[in-house]
Amino acid sequence: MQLDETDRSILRILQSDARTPFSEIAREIEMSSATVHDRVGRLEDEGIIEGYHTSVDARAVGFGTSAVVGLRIEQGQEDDAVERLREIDGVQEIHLTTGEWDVVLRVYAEDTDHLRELMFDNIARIDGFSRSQTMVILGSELEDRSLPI
Amino acid sequence: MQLDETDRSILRILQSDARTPFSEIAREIEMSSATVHDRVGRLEDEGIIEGYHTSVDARAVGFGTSAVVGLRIEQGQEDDAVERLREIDGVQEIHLTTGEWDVVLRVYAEDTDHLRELMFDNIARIDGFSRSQTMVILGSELEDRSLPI
DNA sequence: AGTGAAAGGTTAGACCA
DNA sequence: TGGTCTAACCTTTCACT
Repeated sequence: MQLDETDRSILRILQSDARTPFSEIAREIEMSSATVHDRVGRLEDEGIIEGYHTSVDARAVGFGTSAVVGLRIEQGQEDDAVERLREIDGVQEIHLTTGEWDVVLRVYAEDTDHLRELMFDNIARIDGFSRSQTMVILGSELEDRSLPI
Repeated sequence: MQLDETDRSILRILQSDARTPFSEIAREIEMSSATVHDRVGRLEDEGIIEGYHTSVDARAVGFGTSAVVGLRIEQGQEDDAVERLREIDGVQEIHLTTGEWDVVLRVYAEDTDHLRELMFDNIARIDGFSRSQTMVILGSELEDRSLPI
């Protein structure tokens, strides 16, 4: 599906603030709010808008530790391994990649003890697992996530 | 600051749908919408709510390629390097890490050509850069980002 | 595909327990 | 803190273009 400049403007605004009222978007892009309403509905229906999320300070809710984890999985066992990984609380992203690792995860843990538990008791025990590398995040300089639409 | 169960419930609901009307949150947690309004305002003021974002299908807006990039930066040059990285369009996350890499990036590009350009013309030319590894994301099995509050 | 208008719902702010 | 009230504002639908 082809996006026009109006769709892109709406996406740009919603990306930076998902709670922007349609009436305000309408003002900014100089269209009626009924139009904005229709377009947003269409973008949702077509799956171009995947969802509206609130980013919460991980530390404030008890997740002070985060890591990027690279995993090697034996050939043919990737699908099963991904299923196991999905079930682990704290595993927030699972990416299948080329290069040194087959799977790259983003993991949130309460503290380093909890992270160790996740790694040794949950992740390292997965069938097909052969080796891993944990890169503890000391700080995030950018965690923007908005696309340059 | 200490979060009580009401705050956590509000965060849980907003995390899964940032556009949920306060009146509906109020119904779900059995409080008045004025209370929800006050609490959300406080959570925003205290920085516990960091923002409301819309996730947009990257492919639909022309970013079909994504990668995780590990970088080695010579000691003492990390801060300058991070500043340069920030300025690069397509670099969506910058994490300082322990382990094999000093910096881990999440990068979005239009296609593999664009990714190569980002890597060779932008990232590899940064002062202090010593080596990198690019893990192209073939698919994301989970890209949840919501915390188990 | 876009609009204006109107009904109904939501929010912000002042004030009370 | 939490609640009530209210005016201003926002969303949604629909007939019309």
